Amino acid sequence: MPKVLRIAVQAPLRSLFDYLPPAGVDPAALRPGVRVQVPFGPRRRIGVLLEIADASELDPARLKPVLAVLDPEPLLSADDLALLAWASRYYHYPIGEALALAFAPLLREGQSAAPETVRVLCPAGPGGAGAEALVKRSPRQAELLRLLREHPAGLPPAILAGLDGGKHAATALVGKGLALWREQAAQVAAAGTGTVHSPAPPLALNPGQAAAVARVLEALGGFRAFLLDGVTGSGKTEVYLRLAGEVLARGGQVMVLVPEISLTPQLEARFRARFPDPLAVYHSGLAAGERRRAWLAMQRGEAAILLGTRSAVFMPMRAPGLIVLDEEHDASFKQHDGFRFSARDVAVMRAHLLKIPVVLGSATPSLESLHNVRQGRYQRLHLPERAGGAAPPLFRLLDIRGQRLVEGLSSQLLSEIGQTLGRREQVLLFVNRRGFAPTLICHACGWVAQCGCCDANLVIHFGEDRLRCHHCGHEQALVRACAQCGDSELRPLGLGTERIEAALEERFPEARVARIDRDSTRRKGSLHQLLDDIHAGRVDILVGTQMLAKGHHFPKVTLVGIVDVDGGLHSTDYRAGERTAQLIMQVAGRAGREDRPGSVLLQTRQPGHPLLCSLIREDYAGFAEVCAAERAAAGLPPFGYQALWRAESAEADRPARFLAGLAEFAGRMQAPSLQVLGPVPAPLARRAGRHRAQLLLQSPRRGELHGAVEALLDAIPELLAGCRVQWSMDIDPVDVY
DNA sequence: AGCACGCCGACT
DNA sequence: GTCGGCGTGCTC
Repeated sequence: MPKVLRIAVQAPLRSLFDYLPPAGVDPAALRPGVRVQVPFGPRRRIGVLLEIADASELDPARLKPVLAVLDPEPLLSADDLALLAWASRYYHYPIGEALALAFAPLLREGQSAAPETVRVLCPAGPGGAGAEALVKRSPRQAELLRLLREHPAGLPPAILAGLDGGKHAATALVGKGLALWREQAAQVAAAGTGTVHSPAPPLALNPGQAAAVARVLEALGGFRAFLLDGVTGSGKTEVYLRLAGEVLARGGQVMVLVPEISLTPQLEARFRARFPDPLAVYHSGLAAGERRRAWLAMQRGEAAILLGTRSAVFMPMRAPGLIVLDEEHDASFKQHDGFRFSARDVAVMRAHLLKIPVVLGSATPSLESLHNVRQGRYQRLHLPERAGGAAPPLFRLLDIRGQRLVEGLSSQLLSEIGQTLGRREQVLLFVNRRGFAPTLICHACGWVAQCGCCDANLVIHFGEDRLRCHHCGHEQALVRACAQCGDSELRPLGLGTERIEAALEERFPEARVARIDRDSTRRKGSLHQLLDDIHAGRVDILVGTQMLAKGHHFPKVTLVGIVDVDGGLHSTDYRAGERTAQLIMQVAGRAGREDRPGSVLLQTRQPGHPLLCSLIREDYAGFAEVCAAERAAAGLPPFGYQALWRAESAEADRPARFLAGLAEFAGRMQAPSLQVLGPVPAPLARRAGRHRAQLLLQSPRRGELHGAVEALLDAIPELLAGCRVQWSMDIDPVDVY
């Protein structure tokens, strides 16, 4: 009976494809998880073998044989495949594509996973005086021969290349039979040096840290999810390090995930300083070869520690022992195109399948994770104190209603800035918008400079004398006259980092102001330079966007000013409040380290806003409670589940028409709990010349929601007829744009 | 997603 | 007369 290979082909198709085994290959010897190359229509594709079946539902004549089996052994284990199958089902994303994304790019394209080999030069033939005689007249060959005797296992090419005329001498020695070339497997874990001469000693733990470590250690060897909830500076990293040390000592591998590439170097330095074990770093900023090396090092168990961003959550591990995911509230853990998975949720599911603990850390936990704690699914580990005994920052609201503002800054804020500068301490001002001003308006007629291909205003970038669209990349020279009436009195409207920077330079001419946003740090190394200046005290005032909020510590900052909190509280996005609160706490955490207490001033026109008040008076936990109550009342996540359909097209009415068809279909379904909201235009209804709309499905019952999504996906081919749009479906969306 | 096939306008 | 526009359908 001929066997049939069921293969997940790298294509956006939801089913598996049946193939015959390649000629001369015994299907019984094949294991699920190996990569194969298959004929696919007119092309060849890479796929992954998932099942070996006795028969196909298709006409056997239609089955083609697999062209090649690429791996002698599967690169993905049964656990890895189970995780990807789950993710593919949960996010309703084609299994072949999901699997492809689990591989390092080169492996995804079919490159061999065999260890790289290097050619080493080994000693051979007669030793002693006979050999000496043969090289008597060549000092370079004699020198190389001496070196070879010191390295009987072989000279690696690096040493050979460092030798003057090494290549020639080597060839000569081989010719004389005194040496020979040998192919040797290269150490894959080149990313890990594996040498720490004097490991940094563990820091002393405060009682909270000690308790957290103890609780997780008790759970090693089984599944358990923890929420490590501790304010900035409370020493979460030390907890991760202690746990990692324990897992490594037991021969396990540790996966540590962070939301952004820029956060990897600091963490890498701390892990390397503490542990001699080989460490692999994996994120999309690495070269293809480096990613392949890190991936294989982890897969083979040659690396013990993995440090990566969300794309690393699927990496295979030989001996998984612990998963840590830092800054779990961060929206960057959600992939926002293609395979829209949440690395946080996948990490928890992975730990569950692998029966290991997972630790989610944050100073400002997401409402989802707090909800999971309340439901008993996660165990909360609280770190109440700042390590080193630093005092928490003091929050104050500045009521700016009716006040005269100078470029958005109140006199009270300006006076506190002055006092702080007088004490030779640093000030940090947070403005969540780059550029000079978000709008250029004509004073005579009200015309506003707009992007030609987006429903958005052009942002003024005075420094570079340009107008830019922050949505599509369009830019043009700054105009001098109104395009509508020709008047030359054009005025900036609103605030950006550039404008605040200029205002401060004018008001405090002695102070050195540094602006930190995507524009000022575009050049490689410029962020590093700016941070150096700040730490060395060559900067008095820091003005910046959320770039300032993540990962960096500014011990000399004692005053933090948040120029405009109102904007963040009044968005159409129901998550805006949560995000703003997290941002405020993250920015606040930059102030007042060690001996100097910090204060945080928030300018607002709504000093009575309930979310703001709860945040200031009761801290983040109090805020989260108020916010959760609002969500519960509205059935919003985490109290309800959502799937967001997006559609876009160059033609204005197509997206809404397509989504209306979906909505109608959804309305006819037997799903009483399902709410169908929309279609509505996207918040940015036109972007880069494309019209966009969205449809939200919501239900308090996850099962019912997913059933509806599945049925809709099946109906898509009919609904799409004559209505060409580009669409995507997002399970558990975090951004609605 | 690609890539084929297939049926209607402006060009050497 | 063709080159090519993108609408539609398929990939084991």
